[in-house]
Amino acid sequence: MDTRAISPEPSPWLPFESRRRARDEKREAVLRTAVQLFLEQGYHRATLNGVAERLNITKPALYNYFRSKEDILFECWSIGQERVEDRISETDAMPGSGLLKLRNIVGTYAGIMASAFGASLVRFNVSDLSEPNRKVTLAGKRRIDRAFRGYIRQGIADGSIEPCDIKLTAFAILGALNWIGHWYKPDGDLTPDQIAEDFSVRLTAGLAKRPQKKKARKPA
Amino acid sequence: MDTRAISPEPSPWLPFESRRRARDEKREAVLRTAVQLFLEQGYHRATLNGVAERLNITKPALYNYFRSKEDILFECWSIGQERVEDRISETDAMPGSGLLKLRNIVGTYAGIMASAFGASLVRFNVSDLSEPNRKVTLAGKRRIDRAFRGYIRQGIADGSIEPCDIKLTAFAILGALNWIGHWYKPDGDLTPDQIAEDFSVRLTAGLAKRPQKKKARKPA
Amino acid sequence: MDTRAISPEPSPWLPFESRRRARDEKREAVLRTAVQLFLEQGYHRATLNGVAERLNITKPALYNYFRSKEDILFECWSIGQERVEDRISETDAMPGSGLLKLRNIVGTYAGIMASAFGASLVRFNVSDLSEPNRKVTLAGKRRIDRAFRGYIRQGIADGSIEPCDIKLTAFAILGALNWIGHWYKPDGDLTPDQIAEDFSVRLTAGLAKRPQKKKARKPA
Amino acid sequence: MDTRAISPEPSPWLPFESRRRARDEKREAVLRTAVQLFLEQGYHRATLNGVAERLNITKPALYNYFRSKEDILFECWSIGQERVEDRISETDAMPGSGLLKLRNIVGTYAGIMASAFGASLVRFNVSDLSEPNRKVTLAGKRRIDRAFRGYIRQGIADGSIEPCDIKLTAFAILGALNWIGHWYKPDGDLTPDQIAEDFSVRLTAGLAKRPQKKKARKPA
DNA sequence: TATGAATGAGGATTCATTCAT
DNA sequence: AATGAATGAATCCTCATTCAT
Repeated sequence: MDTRAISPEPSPWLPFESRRRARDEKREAVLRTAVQLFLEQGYHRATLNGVAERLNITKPALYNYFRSKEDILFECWSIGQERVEDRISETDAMPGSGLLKLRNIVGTYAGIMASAFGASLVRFNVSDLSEPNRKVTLAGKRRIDRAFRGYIRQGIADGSIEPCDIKLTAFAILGALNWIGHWYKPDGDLTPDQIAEDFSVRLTAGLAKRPQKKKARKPA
Repeated sequence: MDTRAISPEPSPWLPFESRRRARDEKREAVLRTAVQLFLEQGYHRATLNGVAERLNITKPALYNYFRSKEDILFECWSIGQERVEDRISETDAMPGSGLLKLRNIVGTYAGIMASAFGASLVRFNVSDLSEPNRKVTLAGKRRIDRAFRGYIRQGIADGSIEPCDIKLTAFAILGALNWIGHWYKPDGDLTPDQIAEDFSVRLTAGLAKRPQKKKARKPA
Repeated sequence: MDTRAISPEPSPWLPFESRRRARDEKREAVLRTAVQLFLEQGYHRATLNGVAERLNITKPALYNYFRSKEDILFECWSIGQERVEDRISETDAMPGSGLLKLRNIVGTYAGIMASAFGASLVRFNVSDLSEPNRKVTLAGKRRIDRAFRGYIRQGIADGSIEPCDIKLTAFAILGALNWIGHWYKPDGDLTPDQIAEDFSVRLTAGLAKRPQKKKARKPA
Repeated sequence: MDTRAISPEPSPWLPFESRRRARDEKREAVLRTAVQLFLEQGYHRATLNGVAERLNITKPALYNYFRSKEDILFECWSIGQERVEDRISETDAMPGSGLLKLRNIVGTYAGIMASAFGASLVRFNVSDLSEPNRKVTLAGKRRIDRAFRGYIRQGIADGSIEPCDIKLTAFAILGALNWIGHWYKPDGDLTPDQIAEDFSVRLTAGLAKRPQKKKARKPA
C-alpha cells in the first residue's frame, strides 16, 4: 500500500481554529497521522517532528498522548490487530461450513489490509518493538495463523474443503492477503471492496470439495 | 523468514588465519553477513559495527568494499533481484505453455524467497534507498510483476490457463510467494525445495483450463 | 539524612476534603513536600510533577505559590537558614562564656541538621541557584561560619576555651554537624535530641581550658 | 572545595598539536576535566558539551572512552573511593595502636578530601547513579565507616582510646573530614598537607586515653 | 588494506513554564 | 484557585562517515 499520494489527514489542531475536541479524538488523530507517515517513510525515517508538523502541533505535545515513539508504533499495530481479531470472533461465531467461514474471513481480512492500520500488520518491523510488545505482537500473529488454519481444518472435517496441507494452504492464503498491504493504493482503480470480493472467491476456489460423483477436477 | 537461528556466516577475516582471499570474496562475505543482520534486526537497528564485528573486522574496513550503508542494502536487494531475473530469463526462453512457464517461475521464485537475498526483496523498505536506487528497485519490482502477468496472459492466449483477472491473479500468486520471505525458517521442517514443489502446484492449480465439457467458470 | 522512609506529609489538598485552608498553610505544605522530595531524589531528578502528585494537585497549581522551581529550592534553604540564624541570635543574646555559647549553638544546630530544612543547608547545590539567590546563600553560610568563629574567639578571650586555630576549629565542628544532614535517618535509633546532647559535649570537650595546674597538653 | 578559580586542566587534545597520546592518558584527562566541571557546576548543570569543549574535542568523542555521562560520574567517584580504600588497606597493615591508625587515616583522608576526586565522594549525589552503581557506592561508603569504627574499637580494646560511643565518634570525625571537600580551595591559604597534619591531631586529640592518675571522665 | 579516533547530524525525550479555560 | 494542554529549550546519545596513520 503506497500512501504517499493520500490527501493529508485533517488535523484536530487546525491552526487558528477551535482546539477543543475530545482527548480521544486527538489521540486517534495522532495515530492516523503517524501510521500514515510510518507507511510512507518507514518507521525509522519518520520523525515525531514530522508527525507533529502534519498535525500543526509540536513534538512534545505528542507526549501528552503517548509515552514514546514505539508506543505509537505499537498502538498502530494494535488497532490493525484488533480489527482482524474482531472479524475472527465474528467468523468463529458464524454458522456454516469451514469453507464458508474461510471465505468470510478472507474477504474481511482483505478489506482490512487495504487500510493503513491493516497494512501496519505487515509493513512494520517486529524487531522495532520492545520485548514485551514484541511478544504481544507475535502472539497476535500466531492467533491469526491459528484462526485460518482452524477454518481450513474445520472445512476438511465437515467435508466442505478438499483435504490438503493445512499449514501451507494457510500460508498461501495469508500471503496473498498480506501482500495487499504492500500493493494497495487508495487512489488506484481497485476499491477495497472489489479486492475483498475477488479474493474471497479467488483464494478459496481451489479448496472446495468437488462433487464425488464421477470425475473430480483439479483442486489446489 | 526468521534467520536468527542460522549458523553464522564464516568470515574470510577469521583471526589468526590467512587473510589473503580475493577482494570479491570478501565483498560477498560482507553482503552475506549484512543481509543476515538486516533481516534479523531490520536495516536501521542493524549497525555497521554489528556487521563488522561478525566479520572480525572493523567498521571502516567495510568502506573498502562499499561506499555507504545504503550501498550495501542496495546490493543485497540487487542480488536477490538478479537471481529472480535470471530465472525469469530462463523461463522466458523455455518452450511450453504459459501455464508451464508460470509453474516454473513459481517454483524457482519460491526457492529464492527462502534465501536471505531473496527475502531482501520483500523485507527491506524501498524508502530507505536513495532516489536513484529506489527507481532501480521499483523498476525491478515492476519487471517481476510484468513477467508473472506475461506468463498468465500467454497461458490464457495459448489456452493453458482459464481466462481470469490477470492483475489480481498475479498479485495473489506473488503475495503467497513473497510471504515465504517472512515465514520461512531455515531450521524449520520445510525445505526450500519442498516449498517450491508444493507452491508451484498449489498456486497454479486453480488456473489450469478445465476440460471443455459444457462450460466452466472457476478461476484462481 | 535519608528521608525515604518518612511518613508522607499530609496534604492540605486531600481529595474529597475541605480545601479551604489558608494560603500560607498550603505554601508551607508545598515546601515540606518539596524539600522531602529534593532530599530523596536530588533537586534535578525531582520534578514538580512529583511534588504536585504527592500533594494531590497538579503542577501548574504550584505556580500559585512559587514563581519557579528554583524559588522553591531557595525557600527551602531559607527556612533552614532562618532556623539557624534564630538560634544564633538567641545564643548571641545569651549570657555566659564563649564555650557555653558554643555548646549551646552546637546542640541546637545539630537538632536543626536532623530536620529536612536543616539538611537543605548542606544537601543542596549552591550552583543550582540564580546569581542573586546564590549571593544570599553564600552570605548566609558566611554568617554561620562567623558566628561559630565568634564564639570560639570569645571563649579564648574569656579564658573558657584553650587557644587554638579558630578557623580550622570552626570547620571541624561545623563539618561534624553538617554531616548529620547526610547520615541522620528519622527512623534510626538516634533521636535528634540525643544527637544534639551528645554532639554539644563531644565537639566542644576538647576545647575547654584545662585547669592551669602545672602543664597542659594540646587539646583539639 | 570550590574549584571555580582553578587553572584549567591541560588538554591532551591541545588544538594544532600532537594528538598521539596513549588512550589511558586521554581517558584520565576526560575524568580530570569532568570531575572539575561537575564540582564547579553540579553534575546536572554540567553538560558533556562543556566537558568536551574544555578538552578541545567534540561531545561524541567522549563516548570513545565512556559509555554514558553517568559512567563518567561513577568513575570519578570510584577513583576517590579507591584512593581512600588504598589508604585504609595501608593503615590496616600498619603496626601500632588503634589511636595511631586512626590518626594515620584521618591525615591521609583529609589530604584526599582536598582533591577533586576525593571531593567527589561527598559532593556528588548517590541518587544520580543507576541502581547497580548506587549499590557499589553505598557499599563503599559503608566500608569507610566500618574502617573508622574499626580503628576506634581497636583503640578502645588496646587501651589507646578512651571508651566512647563508637558510632557517633566516627560520624563526628568523618563529618569534619568530609566537610573539607566542601570548603577547601586549592588557591586558599591552607595546603592539603597543613590540613591533614592539623586534623590528624585535632580530630583524635580528645580520644586519647588520659593517664590513669586518679580518675578521668573526659569523653571525646 | 585496515584501524583508531573523531565528527556532524539528527532524533527522542524530559521538564519547567505558560496560557486559555 | 486550579487545570489540561501545549511549548521551547536543552541534553544525552547513536551512528554513518571520514581521515590520518
